[in-house]
Amino acid sequence: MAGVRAAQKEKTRRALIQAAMNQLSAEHGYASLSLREVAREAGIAPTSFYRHFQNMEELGLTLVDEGGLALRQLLRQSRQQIAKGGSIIRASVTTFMEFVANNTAIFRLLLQEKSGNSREFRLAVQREVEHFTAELVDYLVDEQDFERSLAELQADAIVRIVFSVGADALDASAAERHELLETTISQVRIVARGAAVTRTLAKSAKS
Amino acid sequence: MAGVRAAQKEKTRRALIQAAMNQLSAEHGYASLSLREVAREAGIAPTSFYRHFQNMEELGLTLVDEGGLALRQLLRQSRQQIAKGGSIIRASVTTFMEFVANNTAIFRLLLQEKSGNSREFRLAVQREVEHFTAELVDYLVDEQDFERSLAELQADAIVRIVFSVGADALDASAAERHELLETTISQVRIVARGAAVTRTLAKSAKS
DNA sequence: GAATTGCGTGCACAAGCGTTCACTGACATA
DNA sequence: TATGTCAGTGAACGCTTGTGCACGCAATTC
Repeated sequence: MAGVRAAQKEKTRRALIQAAMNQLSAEHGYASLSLREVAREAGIAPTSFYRHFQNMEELGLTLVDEGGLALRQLLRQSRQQIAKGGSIIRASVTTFMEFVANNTAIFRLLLQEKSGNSREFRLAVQREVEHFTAELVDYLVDEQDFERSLAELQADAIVRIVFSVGADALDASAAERHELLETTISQVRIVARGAAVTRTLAKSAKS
Repeated sequence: MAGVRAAQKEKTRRALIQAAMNQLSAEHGYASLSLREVAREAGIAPTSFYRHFQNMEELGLTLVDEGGLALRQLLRQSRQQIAKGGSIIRASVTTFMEFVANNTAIFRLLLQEKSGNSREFRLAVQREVEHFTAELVDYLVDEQDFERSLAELQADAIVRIVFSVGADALDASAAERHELLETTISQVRIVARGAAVTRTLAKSAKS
């Protein structure tokens, strides 16, 4: 039966992905990542790299996909926990900040490639952020009865703020991160209040 | 008298800076900028580079400084528009978007190095953004009578949103940019409304 | 007019890069 | 058991990179 071979290949593939992750840091970004170094860290010959990815770009896009997926799963999870009561805003922002703290390398990659030099990368990251926003829009429409257009404005603003804070959190100490967290929660609440007011304004204009 | 020699040196220095700017584009960022290519574009031998900068990093920091200068010019310009009346929000956001459209290379550099791989670069950009926020805080305190703490929350949120939109505007067509502009104005108004509500909430809690 | 300074140069080097190629040998298939 | 597939290999290629060095030559200083 097939299996031993395929399993080994997958294992090497994971090793490459992991090696790339390890080499990403605050000082050493994806742009300055070399095929040879990644292969060396993964414990294979440089030429073997091509058995798994056509390019470094293909590896990079895989990293972006996996990062986005992990982030979304985490937030969905945290929103489910919230179903049983508590502040959705606090829970979501907290979860997000924890993700940033625990997955620094991935988040930094997403952030850098968001305004990076490969159009394909930029689009990939943008897609992840849009997924992210879309889930928040759905929540606002379904659970809070917002009009879709206003929900989109609100969600987009919130996501922009939160991602921007995430960027600052990368360089921050634990204490600073906690302060950022509280600040951000207040800011998201301001946006939520603003949207609520805007809704009542729109309603009274209609009648 | 001295002068001819120094003038020539300054001219070459400008040529290097300009060459570096020219090489910055959507596809080719600072990280993948090579000393030899910059020297080639500036029309000098690679080794002559060292007569002007010790490193590529030193050149890069010079670029960031110049970018920050341009950004501050934007601020001044924006303040002038406000002085002659009209919607402060619309005027500010419009001015910002125009800056992004007209200084693409510089804004992209600031954006990339904001979450880039050199700590020194990151701090330099962060300083520029903080200038930007501080101006807005002062406006909110002086002209709109906000408490300083609430003004800071509000200004920080607005700047985060606007910079994030600026990033998206880099890739956008003129039509898309216009749509982004209107969206952003709505979002900033939502934040402003939210802050206003928050202020009255705080006041009623006091009494 | 002679001496000094310093920008720009051409050559050279070692190191690193991505990628090609023909290959080996363990696993899969029939 | 014979045959085919394919992940991994090591040598070799043509490049580009940053940087050291000694030098020329024009502007400056004395």
